Amino acid sequence: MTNNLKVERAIHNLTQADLAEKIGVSRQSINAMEKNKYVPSTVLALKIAKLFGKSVEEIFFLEETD
Amino acid sequence: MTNNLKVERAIHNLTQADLAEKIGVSRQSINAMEKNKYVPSTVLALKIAKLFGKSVEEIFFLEETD
DNA sequence: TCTATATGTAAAGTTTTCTTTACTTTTGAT
DNA sequence: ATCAAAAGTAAAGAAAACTTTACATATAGA
Repeated sequence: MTNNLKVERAIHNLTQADLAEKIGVSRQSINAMEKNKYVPSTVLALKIAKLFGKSVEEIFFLEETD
Repeated sequence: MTNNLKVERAIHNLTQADLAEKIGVSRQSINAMEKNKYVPSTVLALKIAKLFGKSVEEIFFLEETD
């Protein structure tokens, strides 16, 4: 799975720390998500999508390997 | 978080075992998801939404406590 | 009623998510 | 060039996801 987090953060002018605080995770978790180090939970995906005013599918993308 | 899985399965006439097989998890995982025993990963949510032809938001719902 | 299929649940174990702390590197403004 | 903020990364540990096995219950049809 990949994602658009970096772009969405840029659009909304948020740092990793800002986003982390808004959705209630650590900054390192956001960094790891952006770097595709791990797959976030559906609760996090829903929170992020809601914050950015988009659907989960517009931010997180399945890959062949998933 | 809650979800619509049971309804969507009914619409598509799938057993828990069927759904489990289609998205590549154990039947018990599907059962636990339906019973809100745990929060699935975003990959699973995307796969389930795709299978049912709906968005993640139409199947999984944030709650106050999330 | 008997039987098969579907669902619920539990316990133990593995894997992955996510946190905390802490340090390094990059980037941008002055 | 310097300084501060932002991003990258790593390691150890806690918490949660997910598996396997196994058994109990429910449901529906023959």
